[in-house]
Amino acid sequence: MKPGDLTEAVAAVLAAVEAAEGRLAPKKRAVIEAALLCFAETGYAATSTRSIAHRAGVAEATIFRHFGTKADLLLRLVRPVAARLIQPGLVEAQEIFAETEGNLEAKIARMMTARLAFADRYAPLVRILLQELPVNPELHGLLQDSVIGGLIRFLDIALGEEIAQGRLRPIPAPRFLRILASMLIGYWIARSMVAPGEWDDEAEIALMAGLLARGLKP
Amino acid sequence: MKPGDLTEAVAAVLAAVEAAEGRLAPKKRAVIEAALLCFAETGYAATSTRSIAHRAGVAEATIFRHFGTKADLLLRLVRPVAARLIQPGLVEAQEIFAETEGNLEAKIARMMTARLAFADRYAPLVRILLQELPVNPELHGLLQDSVIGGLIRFLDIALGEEIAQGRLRPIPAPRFLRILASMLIGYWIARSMVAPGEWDDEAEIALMAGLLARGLKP
DNA sequence: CGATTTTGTGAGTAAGCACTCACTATCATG
DNA sequence: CATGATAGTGAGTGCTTACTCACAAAATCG
Repeated sequence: MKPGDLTEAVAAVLAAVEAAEGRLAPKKRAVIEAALLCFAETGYAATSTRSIAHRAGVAEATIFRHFGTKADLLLRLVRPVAARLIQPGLVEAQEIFAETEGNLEAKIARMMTARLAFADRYAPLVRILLQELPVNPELHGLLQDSVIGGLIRFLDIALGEEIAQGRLRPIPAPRFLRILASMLIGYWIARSMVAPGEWDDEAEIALMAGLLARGLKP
Repeated sequence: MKPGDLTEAVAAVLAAVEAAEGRLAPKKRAVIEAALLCFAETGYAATSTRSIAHRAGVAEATIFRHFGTKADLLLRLVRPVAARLIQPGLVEAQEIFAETEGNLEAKIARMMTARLAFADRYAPLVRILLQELPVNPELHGLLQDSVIGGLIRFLDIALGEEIAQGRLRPIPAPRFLRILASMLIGYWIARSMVAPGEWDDEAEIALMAGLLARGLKP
């Protein structure tokens, strides 16, 4: 799924919020949906509650009835998604990494493919995170705790095995993760924000995974 | 120079704007300085003209006397810097690449070192660009024209030579640039925004340059 | 069914926003 | 020194902002 088809992303975010907050009143659902898209398109600070209300077909007061403040609205979108979507998504990536037969390059490539599909599926949310992270320290901590920590713990073990078997030169997991993530996010931004068009995901991933695997051979 | 010491960055931006606009009235200088820092810290949309005026020790009307609108203020900060700083900086990087003796890895490493020092020197501006690029299409075009175009033209030639001499597998310049830039920007963000602290630039650059060079051997 | 809670809103409100304008002070220059 | 241009501002302007509140409709439930 390429970004542009947003219905699945919206549905998934709604499900995540519903799991955190209980059954959602209909207008509350509409607000979540509208806010997600507005924030992704315009950025948090430049989005007015009025425009969210208008897009949701709802009175402005309804937003504040359900979410209290605009800042809370953002957090209550992002937090459940981090907990319900990103973390299990990472577990899935870990399983792929552990189960894939073959060399390190194939493992990395499959992991990247899964992560890229994930970013496409939740494109509006990824966009919001990319935009708000530099100015919103609260999101900082959220990601650090729920995502990076667990991923590094897993990578520590997985990479340790590869190193022990002489297939990988010694490299700390955070460094490995940073470089992999940088390349992947850089590719995602190029493909879906800077120059949308025809991209050959398979070839690009093969290149990046090959770089990592061959470049890190002992 | 690590980010945090901003005096040089401010001075360089002032010089660039002065070159574009002629001698700057004292309060105009103060506005540029304050706006640069405010935008970098809080983001463009979340920064009020009032807060800029306050920080500059200037009446709010002075901002509009000199810059007309808030959007113009941003552009007239960024544009001259792109023209006067980034482009010559790239020429410098190209010279380093062309002149460095030794293998491809050493060339890439020296180029990366220069670009990293550059990003540190103009940290507030880099921060503004990173924050505003996703929501400001005008900056998009600015960067595309003044930076990426020229750099790709140069890389096309430089990489072509390496490929012809059998030191590099065939790779299109945009793809090479994207991967190099992703890793470098990712490192810069990690080091100066996510987890400031002790980082060994030399070792990190050696790792990234080594990855690229070894991973792209024929 | 009656009581209570939940959901939703129109009509505010005070503060903040980008921006204007009439006016003064400063300046270079003929 | 007179003159026109430039630099600077206090006091607004109308509009938008996030947010409140009294009140009504609907759903929930003993």
